[in-house]
Amino acid sequence: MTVEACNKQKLMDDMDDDDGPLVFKRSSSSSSKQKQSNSETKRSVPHKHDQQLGRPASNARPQNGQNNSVQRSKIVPASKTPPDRPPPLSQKLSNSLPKESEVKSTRVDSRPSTSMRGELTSVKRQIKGENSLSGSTCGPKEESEDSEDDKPLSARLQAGRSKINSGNADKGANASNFRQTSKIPKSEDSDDEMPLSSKFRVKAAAGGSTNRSSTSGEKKPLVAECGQNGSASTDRKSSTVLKKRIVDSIKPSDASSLKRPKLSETSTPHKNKDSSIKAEMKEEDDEDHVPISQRIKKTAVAEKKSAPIKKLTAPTTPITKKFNKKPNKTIKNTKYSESSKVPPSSGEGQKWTTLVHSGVIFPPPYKPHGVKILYKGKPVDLTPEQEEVATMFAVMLDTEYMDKPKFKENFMDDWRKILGKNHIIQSLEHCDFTPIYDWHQSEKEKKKQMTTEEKKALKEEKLKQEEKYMWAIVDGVKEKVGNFRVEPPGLFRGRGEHPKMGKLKKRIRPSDITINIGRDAPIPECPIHGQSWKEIRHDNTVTWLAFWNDPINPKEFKYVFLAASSTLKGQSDKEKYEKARLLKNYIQGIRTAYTKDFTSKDPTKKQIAVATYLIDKLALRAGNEKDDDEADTVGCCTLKVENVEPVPPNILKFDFLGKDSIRYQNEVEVEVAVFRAIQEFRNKKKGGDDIFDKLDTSKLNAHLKELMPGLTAKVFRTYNASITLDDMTAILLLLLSRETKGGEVAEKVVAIICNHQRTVSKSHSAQMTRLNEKIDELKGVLEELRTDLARVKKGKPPLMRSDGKSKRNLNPDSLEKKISQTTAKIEKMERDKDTKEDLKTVALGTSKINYLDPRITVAWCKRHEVPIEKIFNKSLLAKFAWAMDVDPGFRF
DNA sequence: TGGTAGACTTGCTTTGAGATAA
DNA sequence: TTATCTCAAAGCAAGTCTACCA
Repeated sequence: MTVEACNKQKLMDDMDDDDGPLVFKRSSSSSSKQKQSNSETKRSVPHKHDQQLGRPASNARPQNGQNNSVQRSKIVPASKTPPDRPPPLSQKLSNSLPKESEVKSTRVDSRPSTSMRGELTSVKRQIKGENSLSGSTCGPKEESEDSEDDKPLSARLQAGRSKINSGNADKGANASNFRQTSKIPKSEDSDDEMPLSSKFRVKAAAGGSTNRSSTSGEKKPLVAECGQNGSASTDRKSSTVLKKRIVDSIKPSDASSLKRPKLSETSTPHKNKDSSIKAEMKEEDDEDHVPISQRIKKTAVAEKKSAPIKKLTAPTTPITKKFNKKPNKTIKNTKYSESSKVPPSSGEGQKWTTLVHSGVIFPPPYKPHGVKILYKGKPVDLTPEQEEVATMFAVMLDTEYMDKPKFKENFMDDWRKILGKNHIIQSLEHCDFTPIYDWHQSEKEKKKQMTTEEKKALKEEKLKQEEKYMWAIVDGVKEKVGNFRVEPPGLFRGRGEHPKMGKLKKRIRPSDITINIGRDAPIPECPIHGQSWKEIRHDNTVTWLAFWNDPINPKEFKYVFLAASSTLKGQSDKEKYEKARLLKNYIQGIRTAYTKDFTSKDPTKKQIAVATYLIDKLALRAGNEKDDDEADTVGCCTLKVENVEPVPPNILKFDFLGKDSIRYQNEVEVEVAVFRAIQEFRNKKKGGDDIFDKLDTSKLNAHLKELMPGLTAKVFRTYNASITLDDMTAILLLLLSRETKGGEVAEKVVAIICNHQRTVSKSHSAQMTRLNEKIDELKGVLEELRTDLARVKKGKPPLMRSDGKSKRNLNPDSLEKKISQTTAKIEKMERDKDTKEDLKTVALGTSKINYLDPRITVAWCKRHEVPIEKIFNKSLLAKFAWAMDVDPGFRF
C-alpha cells in the first residue's frame, strides 16, 4: 500500500510537470514536427463555384483524403528503453501529442488549442483535488505483481523514465504503479526472472482466471443487473443471454482453424514453442473459450457439414470452386482437432445448426422526376435510366468529389454508356446539373417540413415493411440482422485518391444475390415479382446470410451478416480480446526475440524483427499488398523508402497514407539497431521501393504464430489499446467517476495511438465562434459585476445598465454569488470549448467499438457501482452483452 | 511458394431523431 | 417555435487474414 501510494504520488508529481501532460514524458532534447493538417489547409481555400456543372458554392466537408488529417506526433525516447524492454505505450502517447506551437499552425481558430494536453491537464487538476478519493480506494500492494511487460505503455512511461537512470533497479516498484484492487496471483511475481517457457505456462494458466464470473452470492451493483444481457432492446429483458434469446415458440424447422506454420529458421527457441502449445492447451480447457452458441448446441442435432448446394442457377466460377473446397476444409479441421490445433472456439468450423431468415430487402425502383439538366444552356430530355444516373451526380454537386477529376471522368465514362454513342451530351463540361440539384434540395426541405405525425407514420410504414427482414433465427435464438437492406445504386465514393471513384454502382437485383440458410428452413420469398435468387446455399461454416458481388470490384463481395449484438458476433469479439489478453503473457518473450534479431545476419529475420517492433511500438497495421485499382495506401509491410526518413542519430520520420487514406505522420526515436536496420533496408533503393522487400503479411504473421498461437499483426493493436484503457481507467475513471471524464481521456489516448481520425465537422468553426462570443459576453458581465461589487462595498450605487436604466441595488453577498456563478459558467464553457477543439479530429467511437475490451469498463463499473449505461450506449450494451457478467476483479 | 478467393473486422461518413438553446 | 447541437445508428469503404490452388 505504501509503495503504491508512493507511486501514485509520483504520478501526481509527474502530472505537475509543466513541460508536458501528465504521464507523457519525453526527453527534453527531442525535437518533433507536426505537419500542417491538410484538411485545415483545404478548408481555408474557398470552394469555387463550378460553373460548368452548376455546382453550388458550398462549405462542403472535405473528403477524408490524403491531406485530410495527420497523426499528431512527438518523438519518444525509445532508445532509452533497455533493449529487452518493450517500447512503453506512454511513448506512443507522447508521440501522439502535438506541440502547442505545432497545433497552432494547424488551427484556423484564433486560439491555440490545448489539444489533449489541455484535457489531461484538467484531469491532473482534478486528480490533485480529489487525491483523497484515490487513496481511499487503493487496495493493498501486491508484491512485485508482474513484469513491466504486463503494464501498458503509459504505465511504463514512468518506469522508463526511471530506468534511464537506474536501469532495471526500480522494476518491481514501477510494476504496481497503476494497479489498485486487482489481486494478482503470487505465481506472477518476479516472472521476469523465470525461464520463458515456465513463465508461459504459468501465465497461460492464470490468464483467464480473473475472467470467470463469480455470480454466486456476490453483491451485484447496478451494472450487473442491467447488463446480464447487455441488450437494451425491449424484447430482450430476461436475465441471461441464453434465457433471453431462446425463442421457444419457433421450431428449428420453421424458423478456422489456425494453420500451424512450419518452423522456420527464424523461429524462436524450442522451449518457447513448447510453452506456446502448452499455453494453448490450457486455454482450451477454459470454458470461457467455448462459444455461447456452441454451449447451446450441446443438445442440438448437428446439421451435416458440407451440405450439398441447392442451386437455382449456375454459380460463378469462384463460387463453385469455393463450394468444392469445403469437404477438404472439414477434413483438415478434424485433423487439427485431433492434434489440439483447433482453436478452442472454432467448433470445427461449424457456426450454426439451424438458420432461418427472410432474405434481404431491395431499395424501391427509381421514380423519374422529369427535371431536366441543361446542356450548353438548353434543357435535355433523358430516359428514366439516364436521369437516374444524372441525379446521382447532381446530388453530389456540393461535395469535394466535384474537385476530383478522376471522379468526374469515371462518372462520365459510365454515364456515356447509358446515354449512348450518339447522344447530344458528349461532354460533362457543358452539362449543368443545377436544376436537378435544386429539385433535390427542395425535396429534402419538404421532407424536413413534414409534421411529426407524418414523419411518424412514414417511419411506422417503413418498419412494417422491414420488420420481417430485421431478424434471423439462429439455433432457435432470435438475432438481429445487421444490414438486411441491399445497397441502392449510386456513384462509388472511394476514399483518398481511389482510381474507381465516381463509377456507377449498378442496381443489385435478386439474380445477383446468393442466400445462405438452414437446410430445413423455408427459402425466403424473392421480394421482386418474377425474379429469383441467384443461388441458395446451406453452408453452416460461415456466418453470412446473403452476399452479392461488389459492382465496383466484381471479384469482391458484399455480405449480409448478423448484427453486432448477435451471439455469433459477440463470441467472435470475445475471442478477439482473449487473444489480445493472451499476448500479454507472451509479450516479453516476443519483444526479447525481436530485439535480438535487430542485428541478425539473416535479412528476412532482421526485417521481420524490425517490422514487428514497429507494429508493436507504433500500432501500425500489417499492410497487405494492394491492387492497382485500389487507393495507394500502405501499412507496415508495404512501407516505401519515401515513407520513412531516418534522421541521425536515431529518429525515424514516418509519412504515409494508411487505411482510408488517413495520413500518418510521426517522428519517433527508435532503438539504434532499428535505426541502422532501416537505413540498411533503404540502401540502394528508390523512393517507391518497399523497405521490407523480403517480407509480406503472410510471412510476418506466420512468424508471429510461432511465437504465440493465433498471433497476427492486428492483435498488437487490440492488445495495446486495451491494456492502455485498463491502465488509465484504473487511475482516471476511478478519480473522476462522477462524470466518467477519465474514460473519455483514456478513449482519446487510445484513439490517438491508433490514429483514429475524423473529418472536422462543417459547423465546427461556427460553433467555436459562437462559444467564443458567449464567453466574451460573460466575461464582460463578470467585469461589470466586479466593478459593481467594488462600488457597493464603498457604499456607491452600481453602474447604469447599457440601456441607460439603473440596476437593482444588490447587496455584496448577492453580487459575490453572481460573480461566482458567472465564473463557474465561464469555466464550464472554456472546458467545453477545449473539449470540442481537442476532439474535432479524433474519432473516439472506433476504438471504443473495436479495440477496448468492454470487460475492463464493465468490471470497473461493478467495482465502483457506476451504471454501465453511463459509459455504453444502447447499441454498445447490446454488442457487449457477452461482457456483462465479468467478474468485478477482471483486469486485462 | 505466390497468388487470390473468400470471410470476416475495422473504420470513416452520413443521416436523422431527440435534446437543448435562443 | 425554431435553430442548432449532439449522438446513435446506419451505410458502406477498406482493411486483415486464412485456406486453397496452380
